[in-house]
Amino acid sequence: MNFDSEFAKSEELQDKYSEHGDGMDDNYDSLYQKLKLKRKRLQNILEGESERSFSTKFGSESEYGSESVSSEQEGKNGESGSESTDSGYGSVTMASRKHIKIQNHVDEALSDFTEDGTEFGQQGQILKMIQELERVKQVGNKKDDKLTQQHQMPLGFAYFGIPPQGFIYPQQLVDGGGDEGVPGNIQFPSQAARMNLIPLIAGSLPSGFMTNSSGVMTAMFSPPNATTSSNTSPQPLIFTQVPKGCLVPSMGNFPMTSKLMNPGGDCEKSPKKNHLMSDLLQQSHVTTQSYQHQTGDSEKTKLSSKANEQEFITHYTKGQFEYNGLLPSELKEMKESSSGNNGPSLVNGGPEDVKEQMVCAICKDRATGLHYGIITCEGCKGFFKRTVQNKRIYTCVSKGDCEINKMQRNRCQFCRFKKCLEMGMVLAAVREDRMPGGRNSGAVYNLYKVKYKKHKRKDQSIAPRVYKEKVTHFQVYEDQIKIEPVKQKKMIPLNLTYNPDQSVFQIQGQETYLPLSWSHVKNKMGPHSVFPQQNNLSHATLSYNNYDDTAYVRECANKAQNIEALASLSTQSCIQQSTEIPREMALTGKDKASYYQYLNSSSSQNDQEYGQNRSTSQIQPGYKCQSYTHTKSQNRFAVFK
Amino acid sequence: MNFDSEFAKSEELQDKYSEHGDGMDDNYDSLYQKLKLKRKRLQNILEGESERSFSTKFGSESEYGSESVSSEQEGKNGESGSESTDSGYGSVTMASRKHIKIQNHVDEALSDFTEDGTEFGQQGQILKMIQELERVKQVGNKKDDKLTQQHQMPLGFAYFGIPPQGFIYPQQLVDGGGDEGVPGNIQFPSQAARMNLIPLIAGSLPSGFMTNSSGVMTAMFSPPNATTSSNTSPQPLIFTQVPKGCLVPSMGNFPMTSKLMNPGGDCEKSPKKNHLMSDLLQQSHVTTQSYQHQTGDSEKTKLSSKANEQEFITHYTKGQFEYNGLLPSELKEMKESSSGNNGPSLVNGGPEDVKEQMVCAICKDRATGLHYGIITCEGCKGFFKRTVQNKRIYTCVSKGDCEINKMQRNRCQFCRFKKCLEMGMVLAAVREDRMPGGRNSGAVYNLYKVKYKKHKRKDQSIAPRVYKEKVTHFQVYEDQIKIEPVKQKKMIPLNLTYNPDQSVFQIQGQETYLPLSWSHVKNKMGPHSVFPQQNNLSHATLSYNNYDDTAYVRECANKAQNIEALASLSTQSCIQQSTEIPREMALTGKDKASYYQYLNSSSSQNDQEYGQNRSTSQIQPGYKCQSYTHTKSQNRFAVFK
DNA sequence: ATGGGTCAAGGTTACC
DNA sequence: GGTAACCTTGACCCAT
Ligand SMILES: [Zn+2]
Ligand SMILES: [Zn+2]
Ligand SMILES: [Zn+2]
Ligand SMILES: [Zn+2]
Repeated sequence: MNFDSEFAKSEELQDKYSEHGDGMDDNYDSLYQKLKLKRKRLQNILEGESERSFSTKFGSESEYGSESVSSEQEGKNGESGSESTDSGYGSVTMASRKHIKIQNHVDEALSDFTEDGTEFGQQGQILKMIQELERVKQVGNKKDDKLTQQHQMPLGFAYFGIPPQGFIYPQQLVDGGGDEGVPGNIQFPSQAARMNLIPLIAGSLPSGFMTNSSGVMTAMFSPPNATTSSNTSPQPLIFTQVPKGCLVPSMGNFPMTSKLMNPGGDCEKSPKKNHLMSDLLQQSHVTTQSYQHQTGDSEKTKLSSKANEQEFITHYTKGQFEYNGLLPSELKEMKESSSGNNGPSLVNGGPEDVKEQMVCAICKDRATGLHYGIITCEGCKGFFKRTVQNKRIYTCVSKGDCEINKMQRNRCQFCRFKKCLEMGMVLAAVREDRMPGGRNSGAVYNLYKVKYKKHKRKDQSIAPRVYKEKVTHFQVYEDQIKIEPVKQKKMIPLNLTYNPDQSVFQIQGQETYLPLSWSHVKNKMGPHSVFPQQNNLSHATLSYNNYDDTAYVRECANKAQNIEALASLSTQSCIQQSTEIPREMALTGKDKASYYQYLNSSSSQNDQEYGQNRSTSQIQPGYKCQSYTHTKSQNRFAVFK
Repeated sequence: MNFDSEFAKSEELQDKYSEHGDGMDDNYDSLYQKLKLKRKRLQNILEGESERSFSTKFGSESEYGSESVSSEQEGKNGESGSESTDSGYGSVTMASRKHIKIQNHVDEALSDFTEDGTEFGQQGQILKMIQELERVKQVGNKKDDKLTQQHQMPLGFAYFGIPPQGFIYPQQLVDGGGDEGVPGNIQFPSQAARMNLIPLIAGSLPSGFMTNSSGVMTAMFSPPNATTSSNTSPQPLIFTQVPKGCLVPSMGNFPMTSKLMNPGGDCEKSPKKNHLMSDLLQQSHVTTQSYQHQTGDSEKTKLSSKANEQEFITHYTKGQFEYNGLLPSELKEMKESSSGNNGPSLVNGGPEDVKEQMVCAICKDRATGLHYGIITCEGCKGFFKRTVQNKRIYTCVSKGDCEINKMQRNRCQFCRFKKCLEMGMVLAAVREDRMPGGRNSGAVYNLYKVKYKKHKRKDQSIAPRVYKEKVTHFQVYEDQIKIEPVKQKKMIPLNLTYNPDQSVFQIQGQETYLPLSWSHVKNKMGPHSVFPQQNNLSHATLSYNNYDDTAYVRECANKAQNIEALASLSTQSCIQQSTEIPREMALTGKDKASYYQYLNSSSSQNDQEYGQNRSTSQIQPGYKCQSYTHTKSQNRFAVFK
């Protein structure tokens, strides 16, 4: 069905203006028409067409790369004139932004049009200047006005293959450049940058990245069957040739129309709508104002002391991470301030419905539960799902720090998704097979900040509130003995902080240390992890997000799971007895066998990966070794201080 | 996104309209807009609106009937033009089907618009025509084009109150019609059909059934507080007025769009996807092909002779029913063909894990055990539970024979549930009291096809393959002595064919007949049973689906279960000894007591229901009577030829 | 061992 | 075409 429109557009391409056009004359209208056509074509290329054909191909499972690659799909770039957009950028409305973008396209098209350097009238001069400017950029003197440009450049990010938990900023990509000569604004990262920053699936190394005038950064890939022998310059094959793992840019709708109204859903509750509108008017002119709001006083000064709310929080957080959302009482205050009595209130007195309220960690809307790792609303849940499912790419027209709340969440997809990841939403939780229902795998579930726990907690004083302050949690799987079949896996949560004084990792609140080096842990952290520099902090907060690294997790569990703090944290602890083993110990029986097995497996399996930690198997001076009952037939060891 | 194409198609309206164009003239745009609005409204009525509003009410448990019934929610129907869709229905793609559907809607709108030629402004004309058409439909003329409609109409079924094990096809409902004039495709069953085919709970007789143009069949009920005195014509109260005892239509998610494509993002397991995709392409043009597949050669030709697999099957089937699921070897073949090596396979070789594999009898997913009578996966278990618990109604947009496998099981709820019932899931196993626990009541457990039995079976040659070929099975349950609590019940499968020469039912392959009349058996068959006409066949194949008629089942068991063929069919036959009893026999001991007890119970319980068979208790001439050990303390008798 | 319950995955679709 | 409110689904849990 969509092919119709596509074919209709292709007819416009037919009468595309001939570049050798001799009779290009003073006919102004035809020039205008052709410019329009060209702009439309560019827009199609940049935004719409490719994804459509891509999805079509994917559905019918034709292999990509065999089709004819239209050679006209080259990357284009604008961002030439900077003064017009620089002033008062923070307060422009969406409508004017759209205008700007279109203007960019027009400029771009104009530059294309005059590429061969013929002049005709004033317009030709302007165009020629633009052309010259671009040529200068291509040759590569990067002293222009980098500063302002860096100010203006929208951010973009991409991931490929197995998605990392993080972003790649254009700066990162540009910084590494240089080893591959790329003209102008087709920005190549260095090989090292590519390998480090972007986890790539095998065989799909991008040949380059491109940022168009809208700030949409896309990756270019050579077709799989391309020999790459004839042309040394990489064939920029955008979108229509993008392999499966790549992101797809957003098509339409953003940020074209400024939608102040919340779309979607069916809201029958008119008073709620009123509330939204009033809220909207407060924050109408966006960005800088909201930034100020962000840096203001914390809104948790009146953290309620009700046991009710504490229970509400610990129900989801279990005291293992910091919950930034609104508290029920705060939400109630907001509601009371907005609208008093509303519609059909059939509720029979509600003091207990307060504890049912949750707020989204992203936008502070009413949350509906735990989604992809954190407590979010339906909107942010769906947004995250669509983004990952469709491998969408977003850009921010501002500085990448737009405030995300309920009213503004639809203004910047980039910042919304950024906040999603920053707050801890797990990409791997979006299933690739789209099978509904059920539960995610343990590897994914292990990444969740919040876990649903049945209401059966004996109230144990876990992790006093102090520990919540700055420590994100670190989830560890219990090691699992190969006894077939494995009936059940247990999980042990583990809070870690880095102690810079002793350069070891410390179980929070314990005197026990994990003998892991900083660099080791840092290497094992997912790219999304907030991993500060080693020397300029007192306590590092770690979050482990690389879901696929089960070996490392297992190793950590081996080292840490006999610590008593963990025993109190796990519901069904596997620790049944522990025996302190002196450093010059005499192992006997199964302890000895297990010890050697442990050393053996540690060296054989993890050597190349965790080679630098191999020394930990040797029980460093100052550390103690303890054995504990792992299964009926095997003991395990842990090293601590 | 589909609305776009629909709106694009609305341009066809302009062309069509111009054909009729009498005086409807130059004001083209407003007319066009009105047509669009009307089409949209019709679509809302037909598909979405009523369901959604109903669901809200149902969820909040407001009493029905008191609300205002919006008078516009009348049944609509398209399906006027039959030629375009009739040819090659089995091979049209979904896309074209959708086109057909849309075309129907368009035609509908057009026909509404142009049916009467009066002129008084376009809008007034449209509205008046709608009113008129609805009035006509209510009054009732039913002569349209029934035949083609029957071809196109999707199937639907409904049950009410205590659900039967069977389906009601629209044909059955239409065939019996006549006593109530119903216009168009608002199909009323006859009173007889309703009473015979549909077990209804008291006080909730539906006033009729309605099928809209999408093939969604719904039941109409009068409100409980309606006196039915004023209007003799039934008040069609659709959905929003359906009492609780009725089935509830599927709300949302199904089956508006036919999803032929596997809606999958990208799978890492490309070979598996390949398999699925090829599988999909095979069955892409669904219905008739899959039906062919069903009736084609059995896929058990390579029934492995390994004792392993035989053991696997008999472990659950105990030879008492035919297991249609995949065999372990077949499953392994599928797996091998799909994906060889994936991720961290820590498994130490598994020849013994084969016996742990079970496949769902419904969708061939990995089964988790015995659920509601058969071996199913968790999904089918939950689906069945939800369906019965919520009394859901489903419809099939195809012909009611959609293939159900793991990837396609969520495409057609109707066919999934149909397969659930056909494979033998027991509705009554879903408890009304919602009491969890593994053991159902004896009456329910008695219906199970499979029972879990500890691993002690002697290997016995069961069920010669001949019997499986063309005879659908007829499940008969052993009579059950009232000893509390009932620990275990045995089942005896019974293959029956009707012998028209002698007008009796015959045990397949035996000379033994059951002295049951055709009409009697037919009356006792579930409405889904394929019950051919008495006179035009040589051998009828019967399937018994009306689970609630335990009395009849018990009687049949009494009559048939000592027959040797049955003894060979059942693995744990209840027949341990049999003694031929002459017609003028002298009963002694417990035989005598049991005989009288049998006669007594037979006359007292079943007289009014099975009066015509009471004579069988008297041992007709030409038949023999045999006693057999039923329990330790009771014998039973059976009559055969 | 097999019921029922849970709740985060999924999809659908009116609305903008 | 994106959004989000609403619904279905199913892996995992508990209960009996
Ligand atoms: Zn949110
Ligand atoms: Zn932003
Ligand atoms: Zn299944
Ligand atoms: Zn179907």
